[in-house]
Amino acid sequence: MKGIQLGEFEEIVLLTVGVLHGTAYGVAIKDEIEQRLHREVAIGALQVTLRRLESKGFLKSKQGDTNETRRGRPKLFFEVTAYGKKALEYSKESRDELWKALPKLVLKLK
Amino acid sequence: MKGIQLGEFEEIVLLTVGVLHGTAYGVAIKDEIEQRLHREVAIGALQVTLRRLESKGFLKSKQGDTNETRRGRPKLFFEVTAYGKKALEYSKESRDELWKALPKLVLKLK
DNA sequence: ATTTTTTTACTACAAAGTAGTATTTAGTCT
DNA sequence: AGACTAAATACTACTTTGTAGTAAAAAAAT
Repeated sequence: MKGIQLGEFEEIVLLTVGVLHGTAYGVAIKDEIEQRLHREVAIGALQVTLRRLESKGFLKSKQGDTNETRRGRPKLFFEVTAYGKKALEYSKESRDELWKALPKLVLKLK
Repeated sequence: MKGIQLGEFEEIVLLTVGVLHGTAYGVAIKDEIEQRLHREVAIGALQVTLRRLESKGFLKSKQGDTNETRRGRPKLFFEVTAYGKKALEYSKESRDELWKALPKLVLKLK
């Protein structure tokens, strides 16, 4: 997919980083998606997607506090970039436009 | 992507078939997407996507009137199935849920 | 020192997206 | 009739996204 378009899962991940503003790292994002969308997220799938979104400029990352007393690798926090916001807006507008045009008879929006 | 989830383009195509209710065939769908979303659609890409949506049960097709005086292959009209509607609703709800949760500060929805 | 927990990284494969070309069908033109 | 053109769908090959599984890192707990 070239350009600004986001894949299905990419969009969900990007939105969730926004929802968690400031506290978005791998595991938190996974949990948030699972809770809100009642859908299993494989952590590997998520990590790959985060990195892809970053390399395309939709996300930026920053390592968390390493003085934190906690096991595990340092957390990597993600944040939506201005370009990422643009991509989200584009995808929202595309869909809203089509839903608006949908004859009620055909797809009864409940 | 397993289950009911739709890819980005798949969703747009499925919605557009709904928008065109009754008159949705390849070229008409292409034109409709291009007009509404100001985005080029390669007809080959569209045909492949229509067939995939059909084979997954989101769309069904029916050959158009062959007595029509018109050149070209008979048109293939598409229609969204009940299962297709369910997929669209699922994807709308997922996104609406996340957009709703998005702190206004982070992503100013205009 | 070894184990356990929390987390990110890597790798390989499946599904979806895209473009280009081919084929079918039938009207139009000479 | 034969060649040409137009309107469609079909096929094929390739790229990008999605997913799962496994490995590795870091540091506390034992």
